[in-house]
Amino acid sequence: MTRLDRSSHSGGGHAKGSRPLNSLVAGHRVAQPPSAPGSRASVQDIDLIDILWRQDIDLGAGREIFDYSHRQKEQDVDKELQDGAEQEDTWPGEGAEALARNLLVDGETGESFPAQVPGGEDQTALSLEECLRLLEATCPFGENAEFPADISSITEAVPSESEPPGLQNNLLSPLLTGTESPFDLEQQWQDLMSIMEMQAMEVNTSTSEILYDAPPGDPLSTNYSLAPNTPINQNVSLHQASLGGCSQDFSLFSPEVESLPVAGSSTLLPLVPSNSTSLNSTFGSTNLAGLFFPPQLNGTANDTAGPELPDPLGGLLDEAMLDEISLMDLAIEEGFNPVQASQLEEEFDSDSGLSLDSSHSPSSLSSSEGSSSSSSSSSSSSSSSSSSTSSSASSSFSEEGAVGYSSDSETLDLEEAEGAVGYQPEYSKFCRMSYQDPSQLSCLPYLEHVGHNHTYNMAPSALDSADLPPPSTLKKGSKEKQTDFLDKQMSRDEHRARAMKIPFTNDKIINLPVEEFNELLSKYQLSEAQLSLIRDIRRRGKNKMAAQNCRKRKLDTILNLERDVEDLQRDKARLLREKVEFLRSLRQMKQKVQSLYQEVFGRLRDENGRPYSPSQYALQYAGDGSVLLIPRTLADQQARRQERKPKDRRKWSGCSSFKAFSGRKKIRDLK
DNA sequence: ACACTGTGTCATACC
DNA sequence: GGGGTATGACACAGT
Repeated sequence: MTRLDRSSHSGGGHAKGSRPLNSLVAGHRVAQPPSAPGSRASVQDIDLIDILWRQDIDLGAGREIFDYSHRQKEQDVDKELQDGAEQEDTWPGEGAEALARNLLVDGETGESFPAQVPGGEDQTALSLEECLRLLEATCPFGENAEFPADISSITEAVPSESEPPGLQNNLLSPLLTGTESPFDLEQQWQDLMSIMEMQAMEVNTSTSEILYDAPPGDPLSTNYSLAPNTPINQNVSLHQASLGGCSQDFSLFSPEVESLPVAGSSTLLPLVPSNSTSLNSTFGSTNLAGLFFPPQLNGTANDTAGPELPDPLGGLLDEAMLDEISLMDLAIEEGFNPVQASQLEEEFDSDSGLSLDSSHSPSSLSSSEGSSSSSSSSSSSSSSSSSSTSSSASSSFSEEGAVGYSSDSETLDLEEAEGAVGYQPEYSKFCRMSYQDPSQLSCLPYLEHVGHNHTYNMAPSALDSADLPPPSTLKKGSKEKQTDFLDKQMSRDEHRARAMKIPFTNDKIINLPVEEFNELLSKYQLSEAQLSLIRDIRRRGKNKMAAQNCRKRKLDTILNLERDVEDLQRDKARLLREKVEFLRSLRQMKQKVQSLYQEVFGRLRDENGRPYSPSQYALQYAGDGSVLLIPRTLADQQARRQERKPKDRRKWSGCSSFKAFSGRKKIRDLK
């Protein structure tokens, strides 16, 4: 395990076999016998494994002839000394590193979606429920309704300028209860309106129809389908109400109401039958105000128009949901309608810049990966700029042998003499492209003894004759093979060091502190060439470790970024789910309001006890809690004016000083 | 044959 | 200024 321990501190980049092979290629020395004296019990096993692994190693031309063209001096030395290379070499293995990354390329749609999750819908819905309840208690509304002297009216009539006023639709005015603060309800309505407006601005009608009209069980589609010829006074169904264009028409508190020229009573209650067909068409095509218009009130309503009307709520749900919902997330995590999910998925397949496959794959985000990368990312990244090797070692990758030889080197002197080879082709296979936790590595028993040794290991000085097994104990052939393998595994610097008869190991050269290193140098009579080589070995060795650490940091950063992407995707999916819920609540609320409107309107009777024509009258919600019955023409005018100033709604929404609007009838006794 | 990946190395900047 | 570290770039070997 010592080897493994050391591997945890030495360069982790040796999981792959290329480097050992490089060393093999570079080296021309005779390898050390596998079991040198003093070596640990595992050494022989290691060597045997390595030998087996190297059976098919290509022993091509050395690469140093290319790499060191600029270092003529060293080349000369190499050439000079390689021929007379000694056979005693050891390769203290560097630590094995189990680093591989399993890049999680998670798909992330780049599309942006409007954050239109309204916050007050629940409250609004509740208020409306209560409103409905109260309204039921107050109905029917008698004839001879009075006009309030002070009215904060909310006109929802939808202007359809190309059509006769009488054919235009009315908006339902939410009804206030006297027990409830009108202002609160106004605010709720404003919230609702703002939501609808935002949605309407983005609405793609066709899209909305596709999404929400299609499902037969969809409350929207069903609830808005018209039940023709429904008696007015009977239980009102909300069929065929349309919310299309609600952003424009669904204005409840029209400031213009106050300023509207008050028509005479004649304009208020013209009980002129209207063309139901026109009404329906207008209502369906143009009116948001038509949202709450009860077509049933018109006995001649064209039932064919109903199903074709755009879903008034579709605009609230279509693009926002379609564009932004992570369909698979919804389907998987929330039991989202698979049909919808599949439909939506088609739309979003193309905009994914990243693949989500790996992110959802259990294997892609292994526990080791997640744990190591997550815990280490901050430390490694934060300390990367200023940290030394030790700081890097403290990072998550220290477990993976990311950080050099460092402290262990001195305790591993014996290892260096082992001549153990660290090439781990199998390990490399296992760990390639995935961060392998050291614990996982330990699960491979045979790998415990396989350390990495590619470069800066044993120096000739460590290759005492005592370290070598008695020649007699080894067959000549096997010995040659082993030594040959081991020799070829030596790094170029090791070969050079041995050729130059450097009296200490490369490991010491590289890892000793400066003071000790200088002291070590002072102990020996070294030539300039030797000193130069030693310093180059030290420089390269340190840089090698630095490169390994640098690469590990890079991987760590990538993993962290990937994890961040996943987190953001989860957040996005969650927000979208919440949005869907909000929209669902909004839809329910609208249905309630529509029902409320129809019920109220349907119970209204004129002086003769006849119901009012929805084509001629509309209900209007006053700020003081009263509900007004106003001529549709007036409502249309208000709607038109409002349409011109859609942005002023909020300003006047709080205005309640509508007084003496003669064009209205106040629905009395609403409370 | 080619692309990709891992690794070592060098050059350079920075501390 | 020397030593060490970090990192981009390059070359090479292996897959």
